[in-house]
Amino acid sequence: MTPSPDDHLPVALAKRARRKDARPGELLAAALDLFVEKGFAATRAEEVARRAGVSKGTLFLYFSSKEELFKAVVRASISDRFPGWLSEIDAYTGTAADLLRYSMGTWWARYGATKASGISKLVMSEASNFPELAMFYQREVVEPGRELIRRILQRGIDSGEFRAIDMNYGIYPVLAPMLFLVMWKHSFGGCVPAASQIVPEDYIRAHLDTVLHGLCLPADQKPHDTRK
Amino acid sequence: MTPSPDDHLPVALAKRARRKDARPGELLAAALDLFVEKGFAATRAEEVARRAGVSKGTLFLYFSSKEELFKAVVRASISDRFPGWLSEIDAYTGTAADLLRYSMGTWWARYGATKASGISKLVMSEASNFPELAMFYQREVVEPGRELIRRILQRGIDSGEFRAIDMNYGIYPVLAPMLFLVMWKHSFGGCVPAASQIVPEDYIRAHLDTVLHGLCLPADQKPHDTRK
DNA sequence: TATACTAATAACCCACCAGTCATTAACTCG
DNA sequence: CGAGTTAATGACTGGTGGGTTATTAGTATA
Repeated sequence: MTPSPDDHLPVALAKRARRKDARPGELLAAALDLFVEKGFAATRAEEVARRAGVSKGTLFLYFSSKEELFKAVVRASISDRFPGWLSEIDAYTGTAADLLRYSMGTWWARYGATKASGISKLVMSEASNFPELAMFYQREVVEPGRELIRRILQRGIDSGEFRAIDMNYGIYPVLAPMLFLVMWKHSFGGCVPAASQIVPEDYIRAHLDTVLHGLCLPADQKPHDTRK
Repeated sequence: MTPSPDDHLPVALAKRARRKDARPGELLAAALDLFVEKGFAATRAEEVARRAGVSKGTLFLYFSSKEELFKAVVRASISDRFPGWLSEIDAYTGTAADLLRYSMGTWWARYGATKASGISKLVMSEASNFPELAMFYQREVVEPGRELIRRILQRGIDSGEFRAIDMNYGIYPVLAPMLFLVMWKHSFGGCVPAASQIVPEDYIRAHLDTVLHGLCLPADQKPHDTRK
């Protein structure tokens, strides 16, 4: 038999080397890859270990269970990044509309387009089968995320740029299409006829355009009713 | 041991009764329940059979595999309903904005709020693990769905009510938040602090409001810049 | 009541997998 | 260099689940 096809791993390091410091990071990287690729339930602990160049036993030496491994991945690839985003928003000078455009654009570039966004998709996908993980994610990611959007909108309202929308539900028309884009990319994104592909930049442009200005023509530009 | 807790099944029919006509429908109903509740991969064929009051062997007598069973569920609970929706939209008389409001409202009431919407969530969740099912769903549901939204928007543009947005990407700001709501309901919906609960009616109201009118104040109502 | 047909069953096969543990061997330090 | 420490291993366990098949038993007909 030919050598198994998933042997092109980042290995070639001495077998059984003792590298206590490097293991956790390597395991987290491998786990992120595989969780994103196959989901939580469908990812095999053995496979994570192999991709990190260790045996399954070693994985459980560093993480007490698959769930703990997952939580560590979430912390490393999302939670830890919120403080930076928050201070960037607070430091921004410019109109709220521009801040919104800027935030959506960079959020996509730095998160949505990367592997890390697969975690968001995964959690929404499997939350109901793993309530514990769902609550963890809710606490660590969803709440901080909501707060981010709230700040942007509040700024626009305070400055008189935006209408005084309800803060509880006003965030969703902004947030939902971005998360939907992430879902799409990680679900149908791979296996869809070319005609149905979504180009993220075009999608985000249409999203921002609609959210900022709406579908309806401004009253003063509205032509007389031309329906037959 | 106490009788296993999932014994409260809709059974009590004679054992081994021969009911060739009734079986497929009962199996589909059981499968819909379980697929929605636990996802495709996590649903056990044996469990579907038991809930339908038959043995696993019988399930495979009527559906050649788990995937075929799933396709049949999709056809029965979604595909078959498009023609009705389409003709309802075409028959609607009124403004495009009203049609949009009406469509989103009834779509939620008749689909989003029902078990059937769990299928949409499930497919987005597991598409990447079952490419065959993803393509099937794309063909049977996604494309028809897009067409529905396109018609509504096109009507508004033709009547001069809506801005002449791009038909490829203009559908998403309308569609995405609705699908996101479905995803939410079936993922975090069950296990989330009360404070973060989403009330569908309020969510949809905010969505329609934003999509139709945008966040920005109309130019003529915009106050002078009041930022300090 | 006897015979033929087939719906329904349950035991079975085989492959898979999270997590454990006794064993091995790499490194350290005296 | 040799003994002690512990990082790393891989065989093992107990359990699961899709799909198959030989067998059982309803039903219809004459």
